Amino acid sequence: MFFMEINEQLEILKRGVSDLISEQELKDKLIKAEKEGRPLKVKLGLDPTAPDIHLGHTVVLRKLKQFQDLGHEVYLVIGDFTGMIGDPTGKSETRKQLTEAEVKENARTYQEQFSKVLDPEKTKVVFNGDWLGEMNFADVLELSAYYTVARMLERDDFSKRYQAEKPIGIHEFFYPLMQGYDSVAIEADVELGGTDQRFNLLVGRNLQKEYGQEAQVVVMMPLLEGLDGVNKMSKSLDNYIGVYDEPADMYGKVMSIPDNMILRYFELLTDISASRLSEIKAKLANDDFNPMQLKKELAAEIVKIYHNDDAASQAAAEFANVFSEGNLPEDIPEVEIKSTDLKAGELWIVKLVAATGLVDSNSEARRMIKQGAVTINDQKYEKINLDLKVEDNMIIQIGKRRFAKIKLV
RNA sequence: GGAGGGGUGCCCGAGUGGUUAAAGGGAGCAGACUGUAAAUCUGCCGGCGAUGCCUACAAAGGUUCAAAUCCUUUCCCCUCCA
Repeated sequence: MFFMEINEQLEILKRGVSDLISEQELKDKLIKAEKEGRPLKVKLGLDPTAPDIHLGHTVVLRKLKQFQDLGHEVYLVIGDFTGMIGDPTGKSETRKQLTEAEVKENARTYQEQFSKVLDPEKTKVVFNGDWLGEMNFADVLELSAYYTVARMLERDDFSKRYQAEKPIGIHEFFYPLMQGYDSVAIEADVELGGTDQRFNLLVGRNLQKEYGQEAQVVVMMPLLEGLDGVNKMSKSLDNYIGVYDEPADMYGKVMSIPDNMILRYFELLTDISASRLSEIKAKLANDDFNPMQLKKELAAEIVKIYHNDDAASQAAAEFANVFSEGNLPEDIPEVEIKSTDLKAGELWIVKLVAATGLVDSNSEARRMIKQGAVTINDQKYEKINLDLKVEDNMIIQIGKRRFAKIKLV
């Protein structure tokens, strides 16, 4: 079942990892697994609040894939039950609770999406409502008695909120306990998570010991910064690359990351070899080298993973065409304008720009025009006192990357 | 249950009767420079065919010529006491 040397496995599994608790324990477990011919149970808890996975999530998923490729058993624990509380991790305030229907729907899309990275055939998906929902009050009391308020407050975000006089719901204390109990329920050997999950992951270790099990090994992956290069990638900050993003979009987004993120993205998001990685590192350290080259390579690599080779080269060509040469993109979204809205075939320029939906309001359209951001059919307009003859296939561009094509109906 | 403090625009945060669509910062957007990078400079940053009008400072009422600012009630948060 296992073809690789323990040390080789360990090397692979350690790559890109931010924290491993502990390496020795992982090694012991790998040895034991081999001896007993039993794969390790590797757990990842998923909070079904974000229905769209992005590259930030794939950092952990890819690590899971490595375990999977080495023959171990991956368990995705969908937090349908915990989702009704919402993980308070990193939040400065209480999250809204999701309804059961929302949680189920989100969980379903999750399963669909993780198969972009994991092998769905080899992945076990379980719902923590299956065991958490069965617990009675006495069980809950037993569970909660293993922890103290003081230990809960050790957690960074809880103590910050406490000090900042922000509310902490009692039920939020249960989140780490529940996630930890998930490890007890499935008898996890290893749990993966982002570094922000440290507390929750360690609770799992403690609880397993309390319930008479061997403590799980904890593997923490770094949190990937988003397109701004500063904040972690997230949908709410709109600094993410979604696994379902169109090739051109995906490529473009990668090109917009700050240079100092290039190496990190290569390391955490692609399969390139360790030797190529050190070459890249060397090039980036050289001041005379233009990092844009590497960024293009990175962008193409990523598009290849989530689409294919053709899509990657097309996206590269499109990018060069639009941004390096300033031409119009191949596909410009069409916007319908009713001819009945026109006066003598004309429309006030502000309304025309607003009608594209590329801006939120007439006022914003007005601002954009005044700021010289608006180009219509290759001509720049900066005055708002103007009615324009509206024609089919008119091209309206706002800024560098917003385009619309008019379709008269 | 009692006493006190607090809720301002996407976020942080000033403002305690008029000159406030609300200082300052951050984020964001646009322009210049570029490599859709960084840094920097400039402008914008509630809505409306717009030198004005409307909506906004937790919610609803009220006082006033005039309220984010004063009063009442409600909701929410925090602290201390029980």
